[in-house]
Amino acid sequence: MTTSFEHADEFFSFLTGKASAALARRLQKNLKYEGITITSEQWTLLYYLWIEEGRTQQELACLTFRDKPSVSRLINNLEKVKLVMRVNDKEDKRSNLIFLTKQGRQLREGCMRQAHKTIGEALEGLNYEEMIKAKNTLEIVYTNLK
Amino acid sequence: MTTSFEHADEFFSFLTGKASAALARRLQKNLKYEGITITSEQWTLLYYLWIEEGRTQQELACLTFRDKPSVSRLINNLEKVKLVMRVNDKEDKRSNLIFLTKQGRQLREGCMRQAHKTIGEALEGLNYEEMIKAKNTLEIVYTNLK
DNA sequence: TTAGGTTAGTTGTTTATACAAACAAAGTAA
DNA sequence: TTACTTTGTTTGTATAAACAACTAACCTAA
Repeated sequence: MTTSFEHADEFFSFLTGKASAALARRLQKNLKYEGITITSEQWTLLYYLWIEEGRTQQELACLTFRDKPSVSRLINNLEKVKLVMRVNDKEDKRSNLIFLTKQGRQLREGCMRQAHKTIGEALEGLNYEEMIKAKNTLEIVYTNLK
Repeated sequence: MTTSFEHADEFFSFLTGKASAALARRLQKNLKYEGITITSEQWTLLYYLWIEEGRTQQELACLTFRDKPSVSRLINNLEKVKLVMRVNDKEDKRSNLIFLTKQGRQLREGCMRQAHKTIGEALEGLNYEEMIKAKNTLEIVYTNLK
């Protein structure tokens, strides 16, 4: 179903993305407080590398829901500040495998601490059930649209 | 409370903002389908002008949760394509009052139609109660962080 | 093996964003 | 009136985004 429904107007606030803009800004501010000067976009990419290194740019593009040029340039900037490095794949010379540098790995702990803090600030006053429901709803929205 | 809580990791997906990125991208695509070539950011600003014209840039910055330079440049681009115009306030010469042009007003109907459609696509498979709960949760997040 | 199509990544261009610093107009207090 | 502060907007600079067009490497089928 791609037709409009009756009460859509009530949900226009979804289209403004203010909550997620506020989250990104707060995350960046909290990271800065920790002395970490990366952008929230860089955090998102690093997050997946902290889970597993050696991913291709293509994979990172899928995971972060960005297009390939965006990921390419994010990695340019992350290489510039020596947090990641491209390693050309021996198996498939078209691919770059992205690895964290030592500094990139060391950043993890502080970043995670501030990510926790940011989520805590964002979800204050909500109970666990409400948070889970919101998370599930957003996952459905993402699945519907991706 | 600004300390981290136990299960924060589960909610890191909030920090990636993928749902709202998907919403913005889909909105822009749907607008293009209608023959309207504005960005989703421009839509957000126009939305508040369709509700009421003659707002200051400052007001628009608050409403859209952007900083003042961002709004200034968004309006530059909207002026360039003749959808809005700045009118210097006679009462307070520091302020610009932002008005829609005739073309800007005419765009409303098609934009609203596609906004409805986008919300419908995003919320497919959800019942009304779930949508309302998600909306309320996001409003709380925004209030917590803004 | 070679032509045609696919996949991974980069480059060009335009728009949008934040932060900092500037500027001008208002408001305020001596 | 003059100085100081506040408010509304713009400019400078850097990062990020999407889309389109490009290269290079790989794959496949004749």
